[in-house]
Amino acid sequence: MAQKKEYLSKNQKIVLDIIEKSAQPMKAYSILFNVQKKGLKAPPQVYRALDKLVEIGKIHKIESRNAFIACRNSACTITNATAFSICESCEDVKEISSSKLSKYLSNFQDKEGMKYNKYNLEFFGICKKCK
Amino acid sequence: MAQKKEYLSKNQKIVLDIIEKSAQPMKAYSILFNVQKKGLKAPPQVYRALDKLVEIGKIHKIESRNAFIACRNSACTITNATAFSICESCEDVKEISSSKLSKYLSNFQDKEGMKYNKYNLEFFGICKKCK
DNA sequence: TCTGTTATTGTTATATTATAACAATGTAAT
DNA sequence: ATTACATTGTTATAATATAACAATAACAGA
Ligand SMILES: [Zn+2]
Ligand SMILES: [Zn+2]
Ligand SMILES: [Zn+2]
Ligand SMILES: [Zn+2]
Repeated sequence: MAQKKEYLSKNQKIVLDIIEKSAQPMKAYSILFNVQKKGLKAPPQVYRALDKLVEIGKIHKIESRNAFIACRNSACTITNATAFSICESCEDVKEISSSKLSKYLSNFQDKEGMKYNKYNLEFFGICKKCK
Repeated sequence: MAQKKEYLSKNQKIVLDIIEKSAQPMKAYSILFNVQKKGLKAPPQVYRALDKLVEIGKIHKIESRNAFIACRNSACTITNATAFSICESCEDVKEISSSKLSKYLSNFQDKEGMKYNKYNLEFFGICKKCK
């Protein structure tokens, strides 16, 4: 099983730190604005950190929102099986950790019997607060 | 059940036509380049058509690729339950139409019992050709 | 320690994707 | 003809992401 990297570089720590402090997904340029006081001045510094953090599964990209959220799913050791619930009203995003769901999707075969080593699922609805 | 719109505007037809002729997802600016001979000269003309075509379910956006593909799934009457298989080697994309899968996901409830009216699922792997 | 190798960083510029804003025209019901 | 609404054309700009290259740091083996 792939492990999450223990030691992060300076910039990776800075970027991860700000994402972990946010309850909600953060956009790259919002992250950039927030880390400028820490010395990260240009987009590539942020995007490189983001790329690495996604790669090692510390954060995930919410593709439909072009935003990044910290992984808080202990069962999600690497970024190959992700599922999220997204409120279309308040944009609240939560990572879904359902072993039933992940088993179902990891074992899914298409008509030609092809299996997949990776998936990303985004559910949309209206959350309790917004109802 | 929501119906697919029958009559499209001129620009919507032009954009849909080029997407339907492509076996693969097309990017917005590639579409723009291809429809310039038809008189669509600026991004908003393409993006407006794309927005409408997505809304009525004639095409879908592949979020992880920022690209658009024609819907060829007759069971997919509207853009609220989509699943795709994506080859990470050749970027081949196919819409998955599995009633089992769509039933499973449409009925999925999270830990708080919340159900969702919409989902988008992207599977990644290596297709037969690329193996 | 020295040295080669790789990861990381800093920096500038640019590419790619998408929308705002507003005037003009077309379409269809009353 | 008048109204309402959708669509179009157009210019400019916002938002997201990467290329390219020089400099520095981290680290393992000789
Ligand atoms: Zn996770
Ligand atoms: Zn909400
Ligand atoms: Zn479809
Ligand atoms: Zn392939």
